Amino acid sequence: MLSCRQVREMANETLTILDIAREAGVSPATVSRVLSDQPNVSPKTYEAVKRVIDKYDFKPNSIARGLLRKHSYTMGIILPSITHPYYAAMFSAAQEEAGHAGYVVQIYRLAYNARITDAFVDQLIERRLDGVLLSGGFVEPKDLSELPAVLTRLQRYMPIVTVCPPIPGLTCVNIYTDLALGMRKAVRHLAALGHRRIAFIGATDETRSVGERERGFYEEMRALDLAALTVQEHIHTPAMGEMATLRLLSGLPRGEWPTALIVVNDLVALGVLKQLHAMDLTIPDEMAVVGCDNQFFSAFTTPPLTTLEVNAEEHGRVAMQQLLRACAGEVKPFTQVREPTLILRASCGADRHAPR
Amino acid sequence: MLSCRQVREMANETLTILDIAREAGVSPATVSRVLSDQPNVSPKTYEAVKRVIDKYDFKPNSIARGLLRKHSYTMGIILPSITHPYYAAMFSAAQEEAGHAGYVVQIYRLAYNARITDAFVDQLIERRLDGVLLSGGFVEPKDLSELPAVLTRLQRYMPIVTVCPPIPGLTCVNIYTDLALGMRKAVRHLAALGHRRIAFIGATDETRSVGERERGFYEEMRALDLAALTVQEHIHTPAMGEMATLRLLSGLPRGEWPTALIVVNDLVALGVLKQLHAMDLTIPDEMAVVGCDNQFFSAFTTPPLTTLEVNAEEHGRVAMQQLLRACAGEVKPFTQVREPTLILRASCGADRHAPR
DNA sequence: CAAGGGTTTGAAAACGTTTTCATGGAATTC
DNA sequence: GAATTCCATGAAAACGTTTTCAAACCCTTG
Repeated sequence: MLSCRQVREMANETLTILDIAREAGVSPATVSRVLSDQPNVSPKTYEAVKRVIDKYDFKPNSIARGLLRKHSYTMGIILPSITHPYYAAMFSAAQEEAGHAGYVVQIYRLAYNARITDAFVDQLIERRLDGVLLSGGFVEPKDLSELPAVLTRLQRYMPIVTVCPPIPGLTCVNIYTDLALGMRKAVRHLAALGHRRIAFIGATDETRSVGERERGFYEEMRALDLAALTVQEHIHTPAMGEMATLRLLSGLPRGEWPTALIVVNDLVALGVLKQLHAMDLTIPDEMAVVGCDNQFFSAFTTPPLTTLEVNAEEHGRVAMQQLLRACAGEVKPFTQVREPTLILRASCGADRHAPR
Repeated sequence: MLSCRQVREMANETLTILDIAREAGVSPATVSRVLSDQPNVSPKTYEAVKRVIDKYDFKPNSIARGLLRKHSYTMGIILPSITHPYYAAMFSAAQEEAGHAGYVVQIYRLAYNARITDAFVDQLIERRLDGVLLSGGFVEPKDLSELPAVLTRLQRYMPIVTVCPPIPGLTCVNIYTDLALGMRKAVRHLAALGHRRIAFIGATDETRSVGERERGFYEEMRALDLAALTVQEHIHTPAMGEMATLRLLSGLPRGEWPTALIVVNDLVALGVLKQLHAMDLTIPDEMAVVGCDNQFFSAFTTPPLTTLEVNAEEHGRVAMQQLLRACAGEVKPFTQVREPTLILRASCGADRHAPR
């Protein structure tokens, strides 16, 4: 008996279903049936074929299979950065969900300031993906109008599920968390704690998901007749948060300082906290801080960060479930809005109560 | 929204190279040549074919192409968790590098406590990946002996590049950072600052990369004749770091406390810092802390964390370069060891000097 | 024993490309 | 003007599966 290795080296070319068929004394069709566990193959034949398959450790070529079945068993996901903990968490859950159904997920990275071009979706089309998840929160509003055309073209080839608010002009499944509502909750909480001057640290109108947050912030501030402050910058890293905080505070006389900061996301809040420490401000007494996203590190900052739970894993999982169903043709377009919850921690006084 | 199936039915049949050929009045061979920009096609014909391709927005099916060319233009990467910032950074760089060469990278997730089984590598083989990156630091030593057999089988189908120390019995390209050396540097630095009692917070003999760190720690502690302490637990989350720190310190009379903690990685260090704050210890005066990995958040902890730079991006990029070359058949097995550098920040007194 | 039903099986045609090989024509050389 | 080379093109054979269709077989039943 030869070892697998010797067998293969002797063969000197890849083993195919034909080789197995010949050795087992059956037709390739029968081997195919055995490989995909189809019915209508007699136990005796099954055994014989199985034995040969095992002997050579034969694995069918899924590329050839895909060509015929018209499925690549591959999903795509479009996101700006896998090193961002939010997207990493979402992707991870989506991938796990897809894995159960025998699919793999490929990441198609689109830089924060890049547009979804025809050339970009061409990649997905050429790879003949079965479906695509679009985590489109990072799209810039100015690029929004050109999106429907590009994505409708993509949709001719594969179903799309977005993990962001609906894109006007594109009908598909949308799963997202209402961050404007989240921001309103944050404002209400701070107001209930007695804060009257609150600043929003995060770029203005930069990306859709940031725009949402900002809109919610202003709406609630206006509704409660509070004094809203903000910094008009492009902010999406801890270092930028550090600088923005410095700029905001040093630009105002101490008497006009806000007493609370709402930060666009927890990543940026890292830098904000650092700057506040550097300025020797006690948190939350001299300055309360609320973040957004509830990252893995948010419970471990000093002090622990009050933040909005957006449940990235849940997003990824649910969205992938819908995408899988869409690939099976069992889904009508719909939009699911999820509600973020405020996680109370010490950075704005965890012991006090949240507003109803 | 339409399912894959419905889309196809609408189109009534997918456009193929034959349709293009017919309309352009040439043979499929010529269309193929135009599509892959091969020489030997006259400008006139090229133009005519190109026009038809653009008219229908035709994209060749890369699955069919892959079948013939025997390349999937897909790499795999085996890692335990993409939400871990180290792996996310490594993957991201690897993917970018692969993208330049027209490859995509698929993540194959292997849980921390799982073994690389035959069934696991079967996935990679069936998908006919072109190559695989194994970030094998998370392998448990007790599973090390069974690895060569499984991976050698995999190697019959595709080249492997590891991003961990060589696996005994497996010859391939290995790229890794000498973390034992890094730990020795950390110990030397602390010793130079006057510390005599130092604890290592991280599991004992849990995974290979942790084992490496621990080994370096003990070696240098012994060499300098210092008092080494440790906790014997499975530690790989911030919350575990928090508990371990509490257990370590509350188990000792104050006079026997270490004056410095070396933590297995920055993620765990988050929890350690939190616990030290909770116990009202000033850092670094009452307790110095050194982490490992230099994550994006490490400069933003309170105080900023002294840590070892292991350059995950660099790892990912270089390893992928090697893998690409291996796929082109231009590589001999070799091992590249990289040296980590100590990043000095306030958590152990950034203003003081590192030992040479 | 013939008819009828069900189950197994194999031949052959896909799937959508790429690539090899041969051919005819144009361009170059002597 | 003939001989030679080179280039552009198409026919056809791959690539490794799955799937359809029909034939063959084995049991029942009348």
